[in-house]
Amino acid sequence: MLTAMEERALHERFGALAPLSPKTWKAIVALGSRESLAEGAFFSQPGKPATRFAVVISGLLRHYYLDAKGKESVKAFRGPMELSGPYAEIVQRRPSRTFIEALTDAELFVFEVAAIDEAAETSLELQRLVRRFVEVQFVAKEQREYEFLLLSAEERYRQFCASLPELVQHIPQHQIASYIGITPVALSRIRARGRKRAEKRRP
Amino acid sequence: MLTAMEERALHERFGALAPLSPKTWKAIVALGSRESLAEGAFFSQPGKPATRFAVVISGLLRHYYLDAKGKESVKAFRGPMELSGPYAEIVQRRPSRTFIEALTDAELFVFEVAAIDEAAETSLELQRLVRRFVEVQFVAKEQREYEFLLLSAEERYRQFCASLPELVQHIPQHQIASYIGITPVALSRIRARGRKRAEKRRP
DNA sequence: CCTTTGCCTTAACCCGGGTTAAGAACGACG
DNA sequence: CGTCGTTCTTAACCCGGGTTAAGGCAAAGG
Repeated sequence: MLTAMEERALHERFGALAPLSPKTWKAIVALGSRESLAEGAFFSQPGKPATRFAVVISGLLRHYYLDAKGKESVKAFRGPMELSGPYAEIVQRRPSRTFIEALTDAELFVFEVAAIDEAAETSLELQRLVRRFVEVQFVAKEQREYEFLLLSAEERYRQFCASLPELVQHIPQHQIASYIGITPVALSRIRARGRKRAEKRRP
Repeated sequence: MLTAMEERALHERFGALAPLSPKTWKAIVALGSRESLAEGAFFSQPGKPATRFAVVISGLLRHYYLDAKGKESVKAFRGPMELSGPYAEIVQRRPSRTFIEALTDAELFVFEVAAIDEAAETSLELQRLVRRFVEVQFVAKEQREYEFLLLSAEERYRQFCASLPELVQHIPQHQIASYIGITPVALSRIRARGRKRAEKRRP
């Protein structure tokens, strides 16, 4: 199912998180399945059971909430070799409350949580790998907490541009605004301020 | 070192997260050490190596950042049977960037990360337990992200009161304000609004 | 006892971001 | 080609929260 190149890329990614014997790696490959997701399609939707997660092989995904008034709030963008899935809900064994949408056509390597958990009951290496994945997620969320607590909207925008420079051009601004917790109008103003300052320095 | 009662309480807490054989439990008890922290003392300080975490046996801790202008930003309050420590920095193998301060005299059960990691290399049960702890941390941070993205300051305050009703009375309000990402003045106004509304309903 | 210190509140003023609305630029599609 | 969505921008107005400052209150310490 996976091309040799894809398998190599995944192996490198997983191996960077935790040492993996060839045997464990084979087991992981056997547990996952490659799936395509067309642009605009959903990997997770609120109300549906949260039983699967995936590693992105290619493409770009967006995680977001949708509140009662119809406002979208973007939790994350996930690109190649990153983990995607309603992980908090999986852990809590609750239905998903988040949309995960493909912003571009995407290829995923999908795992059933139940299968991974079962295999991890007898594989310390796998258990450790999952732990590392969760740690990576945790660090990302704590960084986000840091930004909400300490930075202004403008600083959060700069941080975003600095941390995902390739993506900034391709993601619609209202989604970036939502990610940093402001409205599209406010982001437009922030960008205008930035442009004004730039041309002041070099008129 | 631990009283029988403390050990039972810890055992119950750990066992609720993941099944633990008596052998694993003995190993865990042997790895940790009970430490007292006087009110106002620190379990973690920025710049110091992040090599230890702890389970709170009794007392109340506060995790916070301190920025260049001297502003404190509270990340978390942690009470009995909760995990404390600069976990993001531990995972990243970086020096701590967070203060962890005892708000009351506290008893901790402290672990050296290196010792836990080493033991977890040969214990699937321990590896799994650590994973569960990280998952709990992750879910908490994601909940916090949800609140920053979707709720107003007033709603965050209500949520805080609802989720930690016993603590609200005992924690200084400027620390609560910092936790929900506003100033003490703003929190005072929010509380005043609440009082006004309450006496309108029953004058 | 009085002073100090920390905590909370109130008020006045300011500013960043929310809201609403209108328009420009662009691509998709009939 | 025109029309319709979508995205982005700009402007006007409003409001929540930031800032600063002053005062009240209670506990701590001389």
